[in-house]
Order: sequence, then C-alpha cells, then structure tokens
Amino acid sequence: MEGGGRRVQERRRRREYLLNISERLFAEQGFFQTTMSQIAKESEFALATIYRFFKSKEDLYFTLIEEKMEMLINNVHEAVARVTSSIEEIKALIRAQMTFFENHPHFFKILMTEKIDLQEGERNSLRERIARKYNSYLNSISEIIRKGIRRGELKRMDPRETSYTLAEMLYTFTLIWLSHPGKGSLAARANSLVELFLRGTQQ
Amino acid sequence: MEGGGRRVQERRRRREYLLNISERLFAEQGFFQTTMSQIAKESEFALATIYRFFKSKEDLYFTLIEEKMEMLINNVHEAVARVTSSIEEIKALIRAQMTFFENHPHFFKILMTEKIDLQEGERNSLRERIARKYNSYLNSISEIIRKGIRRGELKRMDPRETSYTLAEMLYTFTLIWLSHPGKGSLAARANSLVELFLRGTQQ
DNA sequence: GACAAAGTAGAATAATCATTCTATTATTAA
DNA sequence: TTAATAATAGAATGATTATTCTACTTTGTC
Repeated sequence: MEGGGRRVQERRRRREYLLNISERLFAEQGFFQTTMSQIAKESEFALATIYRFFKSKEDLYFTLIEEKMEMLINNVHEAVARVTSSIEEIKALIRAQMTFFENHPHFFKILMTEKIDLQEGERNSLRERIARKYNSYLNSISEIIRKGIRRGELKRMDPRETSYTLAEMLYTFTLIWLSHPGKGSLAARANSLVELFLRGTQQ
Repeated sequence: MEGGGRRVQERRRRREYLLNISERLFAEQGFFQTTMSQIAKESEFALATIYRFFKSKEDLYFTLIEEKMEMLINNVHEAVARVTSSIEEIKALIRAQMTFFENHPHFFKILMTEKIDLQEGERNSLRERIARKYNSYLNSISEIIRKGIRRGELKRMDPRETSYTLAEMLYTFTLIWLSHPGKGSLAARANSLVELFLRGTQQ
C-alpha cells in the first residue's frame, strides 16, 4: 500500500484527497444533491481531472464507501483477535467501531444513509459489491454472537437477529454521541452499551 | 375526517390514492429517482392534475410522510393508554408499531431512509415539520422509559439513549421480519424483542 | 341547456447536470 | 531540448425533469 515511486505516490495522495472531499460533500448533502462541479470546485481539481481518477460519479461514491468499509472491517477484526472470551470480543467490537466512527463521522453518515439499501438487494452492480461487503461485516458479528451462545456465555437466541440488533444499538449510541459532543468520553458510552446489550433494562 | 359531500369525499379518495401510489414509488426508488411523470402514469392521473393536489414533488413527499407518521403516533398512544405498568406499556408500544409497519411496509422503508436526516436538522422547512413530529414520537417513547425508571420497574439509565435504542431495536426486528416473511408470527418476534430489551443477552 | 369547476393531454419552458471535447499549459524522463 | 504524459479551464453536448401553459373535455349544478 505504501510502495511506488514519487509519481505513483503523489497520484495516490491526490486520489485520497479527492475521496475525502467527496466524502464530506456526500455526507452533508447526499448523493443526488452533490454535483461533480461542486466536488471539482471544493477539491480545486478540474472537472476533467476527476474523470481521470474515477469513471463516473457513482464510481467515485461507491469506491469511497467500499474503501472505508474495508478499513472498518479490518479494524474490528484486529481488535477482536486480541481477546479471548466472547464478552471481551463484544466489548472490543463495540469499542473498535465507535473509535472508527468517531474518526470518520462523514463515512458514518453515508453508511447510515445507505444501510437500508444495502440490506435489500438493489440492482446496481456497484452497490452490490458493497452490499456483499456489508453483509460479510454483519456476518462476522453474527459469528461472534454464535460463538458466545455455543460457549454458554450468551443466552440461546437467534444469532442473526441479535447481531443485527447489536449493530443497530451501536449505531444509535454513536449517533447520539456524535451529535452531542463533549459530554463524557467515548469509552464510557461503550460500557453503557455493553451493559444494555448484556443485561437489559429491567430492574 | 369522514364528513363532506360526495364531491369532497371523492376528491379525498383520489388524493388518498395518489398518496398511496407515490408512497410505493418513493419507497421502491427513492425521492430523486422517482419522477412526477412516473407518478402520473402509475396513478393514471394527468401530470397537471397532481399539481392540483400538491404544490410540488416535495410537498407530495413530505405530506405523505407526515400523515402516516401521525397515524403511527396515534396508534401507539392508543395502545399504550390501554395498559398500566411500564413493562406492559413497552410491550404495547412494540406491538403497535410492529403491526403498523407490517401494514405499511412502504412507509417503513421511507421512514428508514429519512430517519438520519430527521435527527439532524436539515434546512428544508417541510422536512423540519416532520422532524418535529418524529422527535415528539421519540419523546413519547422516552417518557415511557422515564416513567419506568421513576417507578423502579427499569434500571437507572439515560432515558433518551435508552429510548432511541429501543426504537432502533424495533426497526431492526421489523426489517428482519419484513424481509423474511412467513417465518412465525409477528407477536412471537415482539416477545423476543421485549425479552432482549428487558433482560439482555448474557447467560 | 348553460355556466362553472375540475380534469386532461401534451407541448413548452427553463433549469440542472453528468459527461465529453478542445485547446492550452505544466511536468517529466530521456 | 523534446516527445510524451498529465492537468487545466471552460465550453459543448445531450439528457433529464420539475413545473407551467394552452386548449380541450368532462362533470355537476342551477
């Protein structure tokens, strides 16, 4: 990922920059309300230059989602691999994701926007690639839950339903935390979520 | 709501029909990919006729969301009013919503699409009206949670965070249930959700 | 039957964009 | 230096689409 001569590296840097600018605009305004000229203006690239990096607006959009999603999945995998018990795995999973979303709030917003379409199967082939990736991400959460049940650390319940719910709870906490900044640390919220997920709300 | 002469009633019926067709199209294709001509063709109304009922495409879109949201809120309020304990209120809330989404799956899809924008404050004044309504809906859930905590039926926790989470869990269960039809009854799923929310996942 | 209101078809309008094209200007490797 | 490669500005293209307009038809009311 780091290799290549200076030419190649600079090109990669520019591409990265373009992706970041686009990510912000897409997050703030949505796909259809963001125009290519806007991206050109804000990134200070010429319109034609953008098309040297990406085939189309859709290509740009889905590429940025795919690359960030890959980063997220890797982060989660690494964090989970460092611990052993299922409970610890769940905690690691939650913390890794919250940290990632904290550092990439624009991506979080885009992911929340796309989520519903990723679960249903849209015809768009670019979206399908991402949908597959998103599902593999959900499946890896399911796997953790399933293992927890097998080990007797968790109750017997539908692993898919439970893991999707965990993912959504996590999004909710992240959303609230992101939209009310400065109120306590991220880790504190992570612990509340773990509590809620493991032990529920009843007195 | 039922009054008016035949003229008025027929007009209302046509308006209703138009809203239903639009709802389906918006749910299937999203706001920007759905065109007014498409709505005209599918509803068998003339393009100009649609503009007799609604000022603009946005007006049509937001009106349909607002009216359905009002129905949802009313249903939930009525269901909750019939029981007394907090636990029963939560169960009633969950069942009422699931029933509603089961009967209005297109609205559910649209609501999931808009949710993220409703929580952040978009500039659009039509959307703001809905955002207010959506927040009052979330607040009424918060109120139930808060009361449960006060009564000692629920643990002490952040009521807003907890209630938003409950709403999201509910959406998740509904989404899974809707996309895998025929697998057991709705009520059964409602009970699983209640269990998960109240008692958590840990063995 | 005759006037008014509402509905219709379809063209006209006007704006917006994604994408491509052209001609010009750096930048680089040899 | 020089040929090639990439970047640029900005206009041209081509398509789409929300909205309005016009002229015509239906329907209901008196």
